[in-house]
Amino acid sequence: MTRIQPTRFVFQPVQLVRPCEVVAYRITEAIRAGDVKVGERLPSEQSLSVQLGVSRPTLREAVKLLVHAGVVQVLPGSSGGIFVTSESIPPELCGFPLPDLPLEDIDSVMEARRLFEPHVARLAAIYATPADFERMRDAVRLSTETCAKFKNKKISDDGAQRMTIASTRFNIAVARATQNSMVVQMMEVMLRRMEVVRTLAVRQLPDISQSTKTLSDSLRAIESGDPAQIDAATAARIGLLESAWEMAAGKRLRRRSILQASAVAAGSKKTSAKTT
Amino acid sequence: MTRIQPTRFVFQPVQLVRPCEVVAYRITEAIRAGDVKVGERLPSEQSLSVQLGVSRPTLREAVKLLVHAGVVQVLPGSSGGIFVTSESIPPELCGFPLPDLPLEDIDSVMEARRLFEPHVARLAAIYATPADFERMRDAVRLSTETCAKFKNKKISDDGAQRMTIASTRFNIAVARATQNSMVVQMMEVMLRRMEVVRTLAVRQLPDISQSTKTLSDSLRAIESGDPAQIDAATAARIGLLESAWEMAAGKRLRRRSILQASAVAAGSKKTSAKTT
DNA sequence: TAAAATTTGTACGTATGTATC
DNA sequence: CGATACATACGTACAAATTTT
Repeated sequence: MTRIQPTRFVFQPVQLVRPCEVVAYRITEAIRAGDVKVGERLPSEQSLSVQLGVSRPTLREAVKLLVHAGVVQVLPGSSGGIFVTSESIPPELCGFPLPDLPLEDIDSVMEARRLFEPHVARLAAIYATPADFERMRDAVRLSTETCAKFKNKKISDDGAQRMTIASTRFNIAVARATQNSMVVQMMEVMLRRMEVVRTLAVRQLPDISQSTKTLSDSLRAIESGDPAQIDAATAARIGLLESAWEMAAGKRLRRRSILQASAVAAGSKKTSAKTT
Repeated sequence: MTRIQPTRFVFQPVQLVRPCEVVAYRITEAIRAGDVKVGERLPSEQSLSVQLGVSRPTLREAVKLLVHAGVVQVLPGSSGGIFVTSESIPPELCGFPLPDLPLEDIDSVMEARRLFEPHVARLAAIYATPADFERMRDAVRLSTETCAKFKNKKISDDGAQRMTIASTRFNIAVARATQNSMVVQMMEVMLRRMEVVRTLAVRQLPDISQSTKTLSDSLRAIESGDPAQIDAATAARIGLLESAWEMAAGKRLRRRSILQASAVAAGSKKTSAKTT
């Protein structure tokens, strides 16, 4: 009898996550989304550990990670607690729940973004509540203010980070506006991967006010509810980051042109297909 | 001095995952995708533990989970090994890497699917390799054969499972055809959530051959490369599951009509917008 | 018939991290 | 906040089973 050959399939290594890392990640999610701002205080250790369903030592371990990353500060005493000191999250705290993807091919993330984000924005326009619009405006405001501060000066590290935060926060706000938890989860995964690109790319922009403009244009488009406007504004916003990334990386995104071309072709073909 | 109020934001409990659970999940992924078929043997424990980057005891723990779930069978000896015994994965093994989402609102998943899947299919049409098409054909074949077996009979439990497996496998094949790991990961998340719906819904179909037809139509559309055809076929495929689910659940999906209406409106507006 | 090779099965010591008090 | 107890995963080594040579 011939020996049954084992499968030629190869598995990718698993990435293990410790509870305290998951907890730290969850807290950074809230900070990234702008749910807690710089200077504000998080709930007490007691309260947090209950909310997150872990023991207090585990939560303390998580906080230690955040302190070490410079994201929060812990003060003792009766009016003390865990205070947010920075809204930019170091990449070390971003890589946990999404293994499997080689960091090199940022192409996949960019392409996926171009594929999904316009439709997320369209859906957001349908379901956004006043609170959602307020979050979006908040993000745009942050971007505008940061931009004004560096009007005629070179952008500083801190300024670049703020611009990144504003963009990320805007994206999260849009995703949440869909009122669809599945969509939010998927966008979260993509945004984490994009953050690194963002900080690297924003320094390459000849004029950071462009970034602010794409944000406010997107906001106006979503408020208008017109799909064509939304698509155009979203495409412009994505395109800006892509260009900046290409300059920073010194090479073109492999698939950028193909996807854009197909999108255009599909648009014109859609209406003419039946006539042939 | 007034006390700084802690944030009113509430955190969701974290869900801890053990390494053996992650490993078990990863193996089921390969089975679900059809990389290993029933009766075939997986690599040896030694090889698997190296590939997956875990110790052999941990891998054995994972295998134990799979054996208990009836997915694999372990035989000792020189020609022994880990053999696949079933291609339908119990839901217990499906829920690990995706916490946070209440199982009830299947609406979110369906809506997200309708939002993303057509564009994934379009991209697949651009990048699919012969191997990808072979995987798709494989899935269609399974569906066709199962369908033929229950030509004039009522569908059995086993038959319903096979139809589910075929649909899932087709979807994974399409996602992989995009050659975009980000897209694959996102689709994986969605498909896991959909599986439960699939098995429940497929029994409600008055004629299961409809399901097979939507698959082969989608395959033909992707082979043709015509975006309009792809959109139509994908919409039909999604629509069938949605209808079946509505019958099974006894209520309409909340947002189904809204999303479809907006998609149509956007399609017609897109081409006429610039002419005004 | 017997020995060799391959693969699963079992066990122990260590280290790390989490939970309880 | 600290200390102790417990659970879990790892690495290694060896034993048992079965087929091939």
